[in-house]
Amino acid sequence: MYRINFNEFFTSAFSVDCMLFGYSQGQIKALLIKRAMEPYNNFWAIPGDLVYPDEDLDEAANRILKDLTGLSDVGLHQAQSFGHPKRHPQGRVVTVSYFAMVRIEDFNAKASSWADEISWVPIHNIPVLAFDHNLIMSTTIELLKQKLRVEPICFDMLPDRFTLNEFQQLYEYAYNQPLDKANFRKKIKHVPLLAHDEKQKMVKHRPAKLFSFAKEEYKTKVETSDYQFKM
Amino acid sequence: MYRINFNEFFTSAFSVDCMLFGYSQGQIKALLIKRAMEPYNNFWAIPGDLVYPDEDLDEAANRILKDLTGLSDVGLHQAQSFGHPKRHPQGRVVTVSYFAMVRIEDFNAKASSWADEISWVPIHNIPVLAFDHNLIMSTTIELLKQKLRVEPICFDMLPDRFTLNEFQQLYEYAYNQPLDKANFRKKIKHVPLLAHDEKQKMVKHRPAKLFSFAKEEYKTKVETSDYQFKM
DNA sequence: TTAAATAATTGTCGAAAATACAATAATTAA
DNA sequence: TTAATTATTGTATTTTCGACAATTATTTAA
Repeated sequence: MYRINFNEFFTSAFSVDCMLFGYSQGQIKALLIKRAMEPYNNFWAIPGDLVYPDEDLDEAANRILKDLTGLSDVGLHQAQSFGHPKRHPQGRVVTVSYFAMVRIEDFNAKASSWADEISWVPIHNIPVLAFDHNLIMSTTIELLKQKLRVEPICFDMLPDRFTLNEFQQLYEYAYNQPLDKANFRKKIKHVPLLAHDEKQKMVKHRPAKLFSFAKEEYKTKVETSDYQFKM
Repeated sequence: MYRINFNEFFTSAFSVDCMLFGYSQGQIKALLIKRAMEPYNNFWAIPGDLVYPDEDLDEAANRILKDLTGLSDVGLHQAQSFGHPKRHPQGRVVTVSYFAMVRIEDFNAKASSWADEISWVPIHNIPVLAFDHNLIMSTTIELLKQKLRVEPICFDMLPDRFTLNEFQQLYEYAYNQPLDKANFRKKIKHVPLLAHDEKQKMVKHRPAKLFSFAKEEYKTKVETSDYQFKM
């Protein structure tokens, strides 16, 4: 390999697209930005940026996330790479897509340097996007759904303290089908949750108990037994 | 985004690493090549090549596969991308790893233009490799194992006609644990297999029936019912 | 204060799947 | 013909899944 003049290959750039998913009002949503420059001016798009010459991919994804939301220490997952030669009108740009889960209520995304506008859009209602971002988005959403089945990433979207109904409704939205309440509770019997004394407030019916995910307990459980998260 | 001088970013190259997995003598094996040039001369490595300027990633992976094995129309799966700035000593090269399953007996890999030597190595005994190929390999093997659980890709490694024991032993090797013969057969009751009249020959014991995977039947089953392959 | 309404929570039962283990049948080699 | 080996089938027990019913706790409106 590398039989041909080496230098003619070093003419490409790569970018990282960083999808954020959150959960509010019973819907899983993705963060979109409205582009404020050409190409695709005024189109909705996935936040992303070129990777610096001496930057690792994960590093770039974290930088973009930090710039956009102020958050660091968020679990980033690499999804897929897209490299159609004509996908970017200004040159050869291969993009690597990442995604992360955040609590929508917990932060204000800074649109400033990125776009005029940002918006949380339900993943079942994604509009037409810039570049090949619809392909990237739909591919990544499928991956997200798959990971929701086998990894406890839903808790990164749910509020720190949540009701079992909120937990259930998240999966109902993801799978796009109603689930039986009683059976759902049986299914999650093995998921390490911490029950709080605290209850829902300001609701006009019997308030539900609040739970949070016992992350440490989960880790040791995975390591010591052959438990596997499964929904 | 793209706030900085656009052109200084177009100084990178892309490569595609193409892992081949096969199954023989009760072991899942990966194809390695022995490099015949610097850097990492004489190291074992994953077959790969730079991506041409006007080539899509999938296209490049298919080209490499064809060059190396003569095979086309093989199901290629994108695994992950690796982009540490120093991973390649001769410049910034981001690599996208792919993998595919083949029947080891069915072809002779052409080492000629690629390397002095090629070798099928059991995935549980991978030696020290060139570049960051050990990282790529182990990451991809994990992904392979996961996909074996939920997609019928094992049949791309098994011979066209196989015994149920061969089928079972593949999973025993992948999961690294023995499985109960009777229970295994119950578990695969729903996998669409075609039973042949033909039997094993040249064995010094009762010959086993031969089966093959009913691909078309599988497809319609997935489309029409909510069946999911699961091991 | 009380009843109606709403939602949380728990329980039951049969069907299906997973697990452990045993028994039987077919074939080869000596 | 028999011992050895392996394929194949069966049984019984436990665990999980799915549909549905019953009960309990709390709020709001009368």
